[in-house]
Amino acid sequence: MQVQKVNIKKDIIAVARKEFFDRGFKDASMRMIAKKAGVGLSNIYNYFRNKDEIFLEVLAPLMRALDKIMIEHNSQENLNIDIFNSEEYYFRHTNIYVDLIVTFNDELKLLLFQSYGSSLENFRDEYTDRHTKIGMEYLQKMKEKYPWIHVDISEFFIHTMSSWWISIIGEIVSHNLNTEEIKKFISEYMEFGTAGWKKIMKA
Amino acid sequence: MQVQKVNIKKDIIAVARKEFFDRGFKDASMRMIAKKAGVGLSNIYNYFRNKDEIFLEVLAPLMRALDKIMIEHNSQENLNIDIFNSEEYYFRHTNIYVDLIVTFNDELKLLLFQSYGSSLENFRDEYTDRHTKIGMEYLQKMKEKYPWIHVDISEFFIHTMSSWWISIIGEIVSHNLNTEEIKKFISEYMEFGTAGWKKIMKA
Amino acid sequence: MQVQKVNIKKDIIAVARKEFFDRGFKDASMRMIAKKAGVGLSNIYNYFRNKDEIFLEVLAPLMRALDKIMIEHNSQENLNIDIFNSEEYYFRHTNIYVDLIVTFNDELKLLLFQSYGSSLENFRDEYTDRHTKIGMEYLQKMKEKYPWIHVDISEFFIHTMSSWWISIIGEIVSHNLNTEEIKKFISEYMEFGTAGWKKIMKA
Amino acid sequence: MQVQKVNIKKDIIAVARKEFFDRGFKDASMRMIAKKAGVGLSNIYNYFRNKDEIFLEVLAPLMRALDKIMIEHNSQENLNIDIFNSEEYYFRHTNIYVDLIVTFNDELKLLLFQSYGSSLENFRDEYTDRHTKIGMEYLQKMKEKYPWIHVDISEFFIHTMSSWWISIIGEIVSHNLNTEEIKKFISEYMEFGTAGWKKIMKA
DNA sequence: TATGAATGAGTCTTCATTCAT
DNA sequence: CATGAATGAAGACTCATTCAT
Repeated sequence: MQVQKVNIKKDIIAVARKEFFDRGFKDASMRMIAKKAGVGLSNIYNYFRNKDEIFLEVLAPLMRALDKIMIEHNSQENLNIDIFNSEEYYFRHTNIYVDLIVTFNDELKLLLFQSYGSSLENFRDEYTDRHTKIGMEYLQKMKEKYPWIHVDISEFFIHTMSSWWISIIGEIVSHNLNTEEIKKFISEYMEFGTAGWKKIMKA
Repeated sequence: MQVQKVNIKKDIIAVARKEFFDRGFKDASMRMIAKKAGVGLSNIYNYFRNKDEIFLEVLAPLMRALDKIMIEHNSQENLNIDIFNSEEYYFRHTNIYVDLIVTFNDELKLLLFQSYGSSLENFRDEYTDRHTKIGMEYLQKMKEKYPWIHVDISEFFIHTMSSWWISIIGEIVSHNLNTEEIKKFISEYMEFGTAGWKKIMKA
Repeated sequence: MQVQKVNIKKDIIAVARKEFFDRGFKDASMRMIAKKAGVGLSNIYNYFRNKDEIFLEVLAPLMRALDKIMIEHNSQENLNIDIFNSEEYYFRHTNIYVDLIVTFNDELKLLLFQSYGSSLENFRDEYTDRHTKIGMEYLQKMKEKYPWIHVDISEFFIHTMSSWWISIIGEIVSHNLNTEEIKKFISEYMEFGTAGWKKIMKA
Repeated sequence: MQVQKVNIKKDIIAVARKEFFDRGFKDASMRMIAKKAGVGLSNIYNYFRNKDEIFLEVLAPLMRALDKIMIEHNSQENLNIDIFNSEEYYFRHTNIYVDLIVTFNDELKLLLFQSYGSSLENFRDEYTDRHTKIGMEYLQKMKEKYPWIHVDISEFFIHTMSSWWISIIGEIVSHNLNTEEIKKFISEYMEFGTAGWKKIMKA
């Protein structure tokens, strides 16, 4: 039995990530990836079905993390009116993303700014849509629990807020903020955002 | 009797805009533009140096409008403390963009979502940077005039706000809101944003 | 205005025909066609959308001729009982094909034996099916006119006869018979076939 | 406990047959065969020299059967004048093929329609040639025994008849006729063919 | 016997741009 | 001003086969 040549697959992924990051999905070429990975071009296809599959594999951990966040969003513990009066909700909600950003800084850049041409090129939209849907459900559930709050907010507004989030994440990763800076920014954002929501929900 | 081709250049631009809009800068092909414009492919190069120049020309009116807005941003009439207490500032500021959006809906979509591969592919960033700079200058000037206000806000926060603006514009144009819907959204946004700024500037 | 470089398109088609004929559709390569036609590879795509289109163009005259024959098959003058008793029907019918074969010897070889991989790779089947359908209609119409003839022949038998035709054509072209030899063969075939049909139709 | 791979070679052949049958020789890929056979790609080359050898092995039983038929064709018992007056000759002759078809339906399809790219891609021609030669010898021997019969038939006509046979076999297998349908078709064919031969041989 | 890894030549096709007339 | 022709590099991907272990 042959000794596995260390970790060619990981080598390829590593090189590919760098290439994708430097030139974007479309402009990164299989030829280049092969050359830089010290691998025959066709040999790559023993490890991946196509270019897109490499891209997906590079971003797989991030995608899993994002799914996890989405699923936990409307959990019971978040369906609490105190959330609106304290800054805790935003803070907790935000911290989840802070962790995400610190862990996946590069991958987020890749996903948000360099995915053109891949099967994830519309991720921004799709994620915003999913996020909006969940946001709307959240408001519904809150209204059921606390009928007096004001939730007559246009879906588009929610959509914009979701989009804002993505933009903010994009901003953070594209400026390579360190954790401290992120925290500082978040506190500013909290002040701003909490005030806004309080006003608009009359909560 | 041959019909005189009065305005080939305009024809090309018209076709190019549609192609750029439908397929994005990179995936729009010169061949297609030539064919649809009823023009010889190489003839295009008598009117434009290259593909990018066509793109720039398509977006020129929009770019001029954006520059104009930028220049007027820090004019004397905007340097007034009343602005923070009323919603007027935001409203006026916003209306400028509403006009812009209504006028340049298609061009904005093109610029914000379909410019990959062109010399404007980083417009979002560049615009945000410029906008941030101007925003910072604005705060400085206000501080000089009204020393008691709180302007110790991180540049990054301003940057994020600028980015938010762009995102919002992107959201609006990509959802084809009509003027009425835009107005409705703006009023929601106003409530939210004004409250936020008031809080953060302690004004 | 530029002088048309003689007839590049025709050059390409000529070379392509030879290549297709020598190696078959699939194994003929665009590179080779380009090289032998003294044309830049990519330049071919200024004349043809793809490899298949060249193939189709090579075979276009043949295809038109085949369609014509098919359409004329069930014309009024052929719906006559005398046809079964004389050898004339077969003869006339056959002569049409003789002309076809003499004119399109090479193209027929190409179509019948070398089209694998092209959009015409199933031509044999498709043609046989069409021919069978028309043959069945022919029998129906004859039965209406001459109710006493025996037309209770299985569709499959007709199908086989159609297929036979194609095979015979294939045989002829792949053996490069000259017109004289074709005629001789046809007379043998006539004797054989007429006797067969007479018997089976009890006409 | 590991299951012993008893008959890898047979497994490979079984999978290969299916792949060849589904996609044809050329479009069946070694990769796929290996994967579906649960065998390492390169391991196949321990059992077969190359792709073509697998193909040959898949078709070996059929090829042996075909050879057997060919050899028996001109045996003494077939060299009998009664054969022309009865339908028995054709019937017997045909039944041999009926058995062949029923037994090797799939293999025949493969050989006749899917062998492009293999060393058997010209089987149709080669078989027809061999068959023609034997047919000619048969006529010679008959003429020696029964000098009065008419055997001045062009080789090409015999060739065509041989080709017809192959076509008919092709038709039958490609329409998946069951035994009953084959029999029915044969009786139609018998009527047709016997009449034809009678006429042409003046027997 | 078995296999993961590698090879290298090959496939068609696309593109913006330039050249010669 | 106009255009048909041409270019050359680049794109992703496939394949049967062989190598080293």
